[in-house]
Amino acid sequence: MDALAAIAEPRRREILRMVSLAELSAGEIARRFDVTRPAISQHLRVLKEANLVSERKSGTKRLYRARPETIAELRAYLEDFWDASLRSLKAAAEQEEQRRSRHGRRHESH
Amino acid sequence: MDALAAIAEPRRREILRMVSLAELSAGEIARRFDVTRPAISQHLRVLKEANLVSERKSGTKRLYRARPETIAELRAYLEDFWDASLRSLKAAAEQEEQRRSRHGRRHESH
DNA sequence: CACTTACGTAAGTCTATGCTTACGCTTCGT
DNA sequence: ACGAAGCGTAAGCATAGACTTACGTAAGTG
Repeated sequence: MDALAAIAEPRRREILRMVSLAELSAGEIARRFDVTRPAISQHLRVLKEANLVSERKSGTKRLYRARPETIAELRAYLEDFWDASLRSLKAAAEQEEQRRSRHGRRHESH
Repeated sequence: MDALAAIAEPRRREILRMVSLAELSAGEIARRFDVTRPAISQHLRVLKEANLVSERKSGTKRLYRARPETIAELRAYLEDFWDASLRSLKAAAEQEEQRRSRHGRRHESH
């Protein structure tokens, strides 16, 4: 999941939030940060390559918008990840609980 | 969310999966990868600092296990993120749809 | 008390990355 | 046709980060 790495960057998460609320140009986004416009352009490229945003040309501007499909995909991927992890942990905990109570053994003697 | 950056690393995601299934030592984990043990130790430190795994000493070994609480927190944080993004996108799309149909305007003329 | 096992950590290397400045390309207004 | 507006990209820089090898340390084993 390349989109995960893209979103791990705090600035890019913020940008993704912004282009979820409204279609924005690179300049408009850059004005809301204290970094230069090229830096934002590069973040937008990363997001675009991860298919997290789409680009639309309108005159001299380029408008960006979040892509719900990819966001939903990433969400589903992580949902599976959490599910598997938490389910495994729960199962392991229950097994140990059973093993401890089955024979009245003092736990943790190495 | 520091845990997000920790999980963005594929190898660390894999490690987290492993210590969800069972409590493992650093050496046991390292044997399942083709990287050296110190590399795994360093990954484990990152995961530990993000509170994603807990450490328990047992003899000369140190056993690692995933921490469900932090996993659940990260999951909730991202769930909010997805929700907010997707809700915003849906609302924006509906508004545009309405604006387009209200007056029979040809769309996209700049 | 050696010796082995199982580690973490320090130091160095190489690559990735987030940023800046400089530049070039479209597109619009006049 | 010309200048300005709005961008993306290239090049360079500094920092972070994923490795490696080398070393030091704590806990069992004879």
